[in-house]
Amino acid sequence: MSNHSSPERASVRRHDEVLGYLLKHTHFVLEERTDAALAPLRLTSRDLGALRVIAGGEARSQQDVAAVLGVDRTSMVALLDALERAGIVARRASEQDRRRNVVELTETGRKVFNQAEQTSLDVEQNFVKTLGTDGASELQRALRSLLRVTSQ
Amino acid sequence: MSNHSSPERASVRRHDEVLGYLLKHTHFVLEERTDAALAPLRLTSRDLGALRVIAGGEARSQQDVAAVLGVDRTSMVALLDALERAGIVARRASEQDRRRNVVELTETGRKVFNQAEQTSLDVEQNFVKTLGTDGASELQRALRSLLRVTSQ
DNA sequence: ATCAATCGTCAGCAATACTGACGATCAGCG
DNA sequence: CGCTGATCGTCAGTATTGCTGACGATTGAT
Repeated sequence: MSNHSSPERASVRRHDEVLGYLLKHTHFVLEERTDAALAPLRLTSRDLGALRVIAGGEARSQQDVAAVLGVDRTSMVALLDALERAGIVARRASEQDRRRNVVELTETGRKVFNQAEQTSLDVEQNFVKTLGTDGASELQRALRSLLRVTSQ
Repeated sequence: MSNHSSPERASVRRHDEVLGYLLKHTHFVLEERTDAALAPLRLTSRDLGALRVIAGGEARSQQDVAAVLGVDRTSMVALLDALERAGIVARRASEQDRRRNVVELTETGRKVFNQAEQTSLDVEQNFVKTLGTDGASELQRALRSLLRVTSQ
């Protein structure tokens, strides 16, 4: 009995057995800690994410940055406004395509970014230290693998 | 040279080497898929999260449910309003403490929940299938471990 | 009996995603 | 060269959600 249709297959999962719950709350705790550590620099983890992409080498348009981070391009405007006001990034029109803004770190921005990135790295390493070095890189490998499969 | 202070220790991480990025985007993709699969039932993954806690056995107050999910108690009001309007949950005043609402699944709600939970489980298992059974449970184990440490 | 605390609710505010528009610019095509 | 459609950054408007602060009802401790 009790195998007449799919609903009966499901057992009741505790909320901490659900991958979505685990991902969301783990991210939440890590972001909370990162934001706290970044507060003295007047940056959020959201800001740092943008700076990381901008610092990543080749010149990026606003839309590139937004797309990588999964932020809407209309939200990116205000985010960059604040960073520009703080003297951390600069916009200039692309020479290849003058519709685009190329976003770059200023000299000050580079320094702030280096500090922020080191802070973020410290928080992250402290966060995962109970997993051991192997466990931590194993976790990263697994997550990267999931993202790669889903976006190919 | 270049070891005069901490900023220089940081190397530039690609965004997909940052744990916060990986957690956030992995969660995002999984939630997107779950919401899509749940749409025919007129439920979101947010709703299902609440139902999971409510279905989890002992009678729960609204605040209990909200706290477990990390949802604000003021947002839980509207969430439960919708589920109650749909005939999926019922509120009744607790007999031990009449300030509290005990939230329970209705008979209909139990059926909808079973279907939704099975759907969610299917989506999740499909999502992690590239990791293999070991990899998937290893991932869950690691995330649970991080959450346990941070909340003890 | 009184008083502080808790619960569910509501109103108001801030942050963010999303839509749809706009001007400027580009690429493709004749 | 001049059109036409698409793209980029921007802005206005709307919806969702978290947070604060309040409130009435209720509880528990004194």
